[in-house]
Amino acid sequence: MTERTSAGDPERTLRLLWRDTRAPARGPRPGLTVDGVVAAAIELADAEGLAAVTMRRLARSLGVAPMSLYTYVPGKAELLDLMLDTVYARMPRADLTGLPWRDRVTAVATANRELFRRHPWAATVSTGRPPLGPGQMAKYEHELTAFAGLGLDDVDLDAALTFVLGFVQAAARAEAEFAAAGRDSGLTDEQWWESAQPYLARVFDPAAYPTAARVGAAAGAAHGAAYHPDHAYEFGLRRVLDGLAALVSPAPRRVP
Amino acid sequence: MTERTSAGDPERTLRLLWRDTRAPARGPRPGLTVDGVVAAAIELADAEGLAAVTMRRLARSLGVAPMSLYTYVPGKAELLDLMLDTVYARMPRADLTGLPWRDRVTAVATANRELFRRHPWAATVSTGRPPLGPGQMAKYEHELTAFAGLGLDDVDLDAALTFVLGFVQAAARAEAEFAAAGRDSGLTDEQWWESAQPYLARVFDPAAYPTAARVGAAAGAAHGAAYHPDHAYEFGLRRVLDGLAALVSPAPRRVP
DNA sequence: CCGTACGATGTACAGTGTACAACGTACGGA
DNA sequence: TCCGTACGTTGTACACTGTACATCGTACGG
Repeated sequence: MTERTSAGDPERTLRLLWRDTRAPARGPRPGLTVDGVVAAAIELADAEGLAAVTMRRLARSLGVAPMSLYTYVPGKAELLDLMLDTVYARMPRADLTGLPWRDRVTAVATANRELFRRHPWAATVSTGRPPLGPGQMAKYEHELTAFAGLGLDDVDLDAALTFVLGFVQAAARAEAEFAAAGRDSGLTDEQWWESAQPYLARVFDPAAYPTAARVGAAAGAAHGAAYHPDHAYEFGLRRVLDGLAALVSPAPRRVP
Repeated sequence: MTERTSAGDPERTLRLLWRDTRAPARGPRPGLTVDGVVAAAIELADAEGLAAVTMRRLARSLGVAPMSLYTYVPGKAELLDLMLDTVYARMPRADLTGLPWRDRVTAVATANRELFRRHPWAATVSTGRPPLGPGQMAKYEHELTAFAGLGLDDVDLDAALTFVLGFVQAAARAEAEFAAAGRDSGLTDEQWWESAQPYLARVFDPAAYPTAARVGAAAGAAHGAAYHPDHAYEFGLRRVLDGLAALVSPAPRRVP
């Protein structure tokens, strides 16, 4: 199943996200709650990855039959929306006022990076249409303050935030995929590389790709691996901040 | 199934990528070729998305039984590697020598953007471990030349390219997910928004999220949609180039 | 005290990747 | 020339997914 938010009926999903649900008047007492189901799903995803969150598995962890979940959640698509909006809502939002803008933007990036470290699956969910819940709204409201007072118009303000968040998510996705590749293949990066190396040495002609051979070897040696998530993130964040700096102070030289 | 490259046996996958396969001495003539299978899979993915590439569907499009595919390809994981390395190999690689570095980097970004426009599925494949085939190698070798002569050491050179490619892939992913959300839900972005709007107006309090309400409205009005892929790409690419500029010329003010 | 709203669940279905065994073909060696 | 065998092809089967549907039992409103 494709993991994507906002794939269900829009109004029904919104009602759930904003917890606009009234208790039933008649009939047996519900044995679970929406929050309980969502919390269990998040725990399961944190521990074993989003692929482990199947309706059967989740039901088992809650001690009910699989179909019981459909009493609380219309389907898996809506469950994903709820999971994502919930972890958004839980993010700490430290006050950013008074800090220089680079520190403010760095704080936003760091908070998102930590979100994705705690919940790697969150980086891999497709948010072509974001879950319009209270968590998402609070997150957006807070993160916009990092770009306040820089002279950006509202359109650029939104674009700048999208740019920063896109970078952090891409870095987190790369890291999550890198880690998942190791987990699922049962081979560490080293083992994988070692089992590919002998054959690659036979078919790969360094003379045909001289720069690739040199740079690839240097990067691999520097990081002890083909890919180093922390280095990619820190290098990238510096570039992102420098790139925004040109937007923030667009006229460095003025005729006096 | 999780879509990920390099999920199969490393040596066997490499042998396939480098087409190190000898024709069988005895037995019936093969009715298909590896290249034919891969080309059909790419066509199918281009036309109907990666989700449409199932072994049964692909076999049907080739006029064979599903299990016949396993004669040519060890499994779906290896098929994905082959698909990706093949579209990499097909990318045009215009000579970049003589251009200013911003134009060179822009050309690399544009070439990747066009790859992802032609093959949107390629942006969504997880490349935690890249397919180490001839296409990938040629691509890497060529793209590194965009950063040559800028005074970067090899480690920064690799990091800079990774940064640019990461940005383009993230933008393409966002665009592909955005488009897929529209396709699969059967609702255009406008229809989705309109069906969410009435309810959202009831629960969303603009006074509680004043900046979000203002900026969101401005961005939505400017683009005629909640998300505008082209704008995000062009805005982002400018920031990426400016961010690299600080790395390329690190000492703008020198004591004379 | 009963009708009914509603939670819980067992079964079933269409779909996935692919393991396995059976079958048929066409060539190398005798 | 002819057979053994390497190898392409395929039908069946299995474990797994999300979830539609019908059924059953519960507990409250009138």
